[in-house]
Amino acid sequence: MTLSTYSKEDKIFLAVDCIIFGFDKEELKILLVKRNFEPEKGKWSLIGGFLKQDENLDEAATKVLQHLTGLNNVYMEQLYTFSKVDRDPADRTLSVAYYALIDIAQHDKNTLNEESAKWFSLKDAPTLIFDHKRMVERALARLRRRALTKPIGFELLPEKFTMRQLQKLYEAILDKKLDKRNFINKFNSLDILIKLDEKDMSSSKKGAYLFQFDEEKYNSKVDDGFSFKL
Amino acid sequence: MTLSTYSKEDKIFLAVDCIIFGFDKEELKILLVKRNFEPEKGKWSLIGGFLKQDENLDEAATKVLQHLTGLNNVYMEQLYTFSKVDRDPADRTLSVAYYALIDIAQHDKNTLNEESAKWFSLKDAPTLIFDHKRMVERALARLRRRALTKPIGFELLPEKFTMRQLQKLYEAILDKKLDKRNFINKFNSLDILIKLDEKDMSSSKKGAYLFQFDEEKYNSKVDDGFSFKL
DNA sequence: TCAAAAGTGTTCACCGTACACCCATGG
DNA sequence: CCATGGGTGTACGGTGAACACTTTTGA
Repeated sequence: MTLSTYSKEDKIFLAVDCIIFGFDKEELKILLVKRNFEPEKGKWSLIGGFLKQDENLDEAATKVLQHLTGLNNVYMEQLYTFSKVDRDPADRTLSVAYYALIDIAQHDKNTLNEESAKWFSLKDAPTLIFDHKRMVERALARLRRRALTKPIGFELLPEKFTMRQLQKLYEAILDKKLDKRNFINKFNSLDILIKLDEKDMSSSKKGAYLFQFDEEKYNSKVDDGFSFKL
Repeated sequence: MTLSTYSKEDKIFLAVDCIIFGFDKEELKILLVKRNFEPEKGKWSLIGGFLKQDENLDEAATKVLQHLTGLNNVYMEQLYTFSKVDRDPADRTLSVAYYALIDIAQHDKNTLNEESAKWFSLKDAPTLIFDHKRMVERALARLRRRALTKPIGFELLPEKFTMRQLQKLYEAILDKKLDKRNFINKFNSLDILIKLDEKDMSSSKKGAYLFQFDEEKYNSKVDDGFSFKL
């Protein structure tokens, strides 16, 4: 126990939990693990870890995610800190929730650390431990809002994608049907996509043009006062 | 030291810091205190406190605010958790920032606990300790966003207010001039204000009608799918 | 009578939304 | 040759933004 300026104050356990979103052709999914320690061992849970003295929250969250998925450079954002006194029955623990967006295909390559992890579609996810359900709900709400004002959807797609995939993604995030022409017109007017000469032939006989997010162009437009609005 | 399931994990100090906004006729202000303990004793700071084992964050924040201002039932929202390892030079401490909106006039009545607290306009606030400046910036950004989508502005005004006051408030929050007629038309079309038969005579010879936020009406409209958009 | 703030409508440009048909190709 | 998904443009209504004059009354 350190002798500190604040020595009469309480110290508390701090966990970091990650809501990991992926997109699988039609559906938004989250990655869950079977918890392998007490309490609630064997139940489905978000992945998490404890914060160490010598790391900040972003680092801890990155570590948790890297450990499970093997992925680096993942889009990640702090969400909210959950602090109900009895949220963890084992001991007083606060949890800072983060959400992350990953390309499910990238992850499937690294099946390595998949241990007891599994993708669930949002609709039929199992009951989660503690307050993890509320975390997921909040993450989803944040994702919806962000998706309308920042071009973060691309984080969930492969580098090259068709307009149809992009539309399906937004439909999944916003949980509503969108009009094909309006969607494409809108995105074209934003002028942040590169249309490639390649086609994806996997989903139709005619083939669909592939696109890429033009991050440089986006950034320079932002510098000029542009702001993404879907 | 408790013997716990998590006994090999680290425990950490957790602070709560409050960004308290008020509105004074023309300007947005924040309430700051001269810190009366080390480190950084005598410097200007947000008000804060440490989280106890047996309370959650909302309770801790409410307590901090109640202690300084004597006010209860204040609009308050968790903002973000700051965790840079060396943010507090005295000891490793995370801080969960909250922001609060109060009616400055209400507070001025309770000059009681004003000890070393003082209102500063946002423009000429002094240098703050630690990462408190970043907290204020983030709070302001959040307030701006919220003010456009939730009727929280009223928290900063007396119960009865004139349209002009309301407009000045939004101008202060958004930091831009608004058109008088458009502003009033917009608010009227939302249909959530009660026009009183009273006039405020303090700012003109003609007098200006007073209004009140109709919270019940707002809530029932929300239940019917209405959403506030400025 | 005049200065100072209150109150009040209309017009126009742009954006969001609805909507239907032809194209290319593999089987 | 046909079934399947891909690709494309227009018309309308509604909302946001610009804009100026009259009213009231205390000094």
